[in-house]
Amino acid sequence: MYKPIRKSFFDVPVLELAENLVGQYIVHEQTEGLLVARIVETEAYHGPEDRAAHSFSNRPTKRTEIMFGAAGSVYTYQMHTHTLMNVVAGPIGTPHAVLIRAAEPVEGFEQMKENRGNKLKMTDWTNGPGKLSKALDVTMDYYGQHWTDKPLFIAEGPETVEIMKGPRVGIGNSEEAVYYPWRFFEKDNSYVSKYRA
DNA sequence: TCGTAGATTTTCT
DNA sequence: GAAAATCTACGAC
Repeated sequence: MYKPIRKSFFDVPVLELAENLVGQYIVHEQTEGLLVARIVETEAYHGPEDRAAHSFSNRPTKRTEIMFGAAGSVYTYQMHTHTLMNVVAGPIGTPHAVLIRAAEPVEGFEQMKENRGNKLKMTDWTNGPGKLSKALDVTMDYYGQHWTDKPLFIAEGPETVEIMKGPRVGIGNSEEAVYYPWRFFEKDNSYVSKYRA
């Protein structure tokens, strides 16, 4: 059985949290059954010092205000037609967050397959931020909830994994920030999104 | 298999 | 009106 992780798990610097999140489980309880995926890829967003973050040199807005909230809050964000999942980090008032980029399906295969479409390869279900939230059926409804609250929570994974790090992906013209090695992913896992530096 | 362009919606200027 | 922490289709090799 899956249990929400201890709250103090989120009470660390954002870079540390991003690294610690790799290997943990995302659990989504639904009436149809359990959806579980193991996180294999994350990216840290370092608020005011990070040109790529939504919160860079901006006051809180409707979109980003939850980033200034308590560590462990759920920050969902819509990009084009897709939803992205984030974990808020840092104490209240510091806009840090970790983007969950990819995960490996653990339970609820039938449900995920249905959410993503029957014809796709299994590795295409969750190997990207937008795909992942669609496979797990995560929507803006969870904006502002906490990652230890059901039905959507993070559970501690049983295994320790080998973690690699590298430059982030998909942030375009953010000048020097593009090269910060703030992306963490599990070594040799085929569910890590295919983009490489 | 790889690279490029278009999609489509919310938020901000 | 423009841009965005992306995905998918489609044409070239």
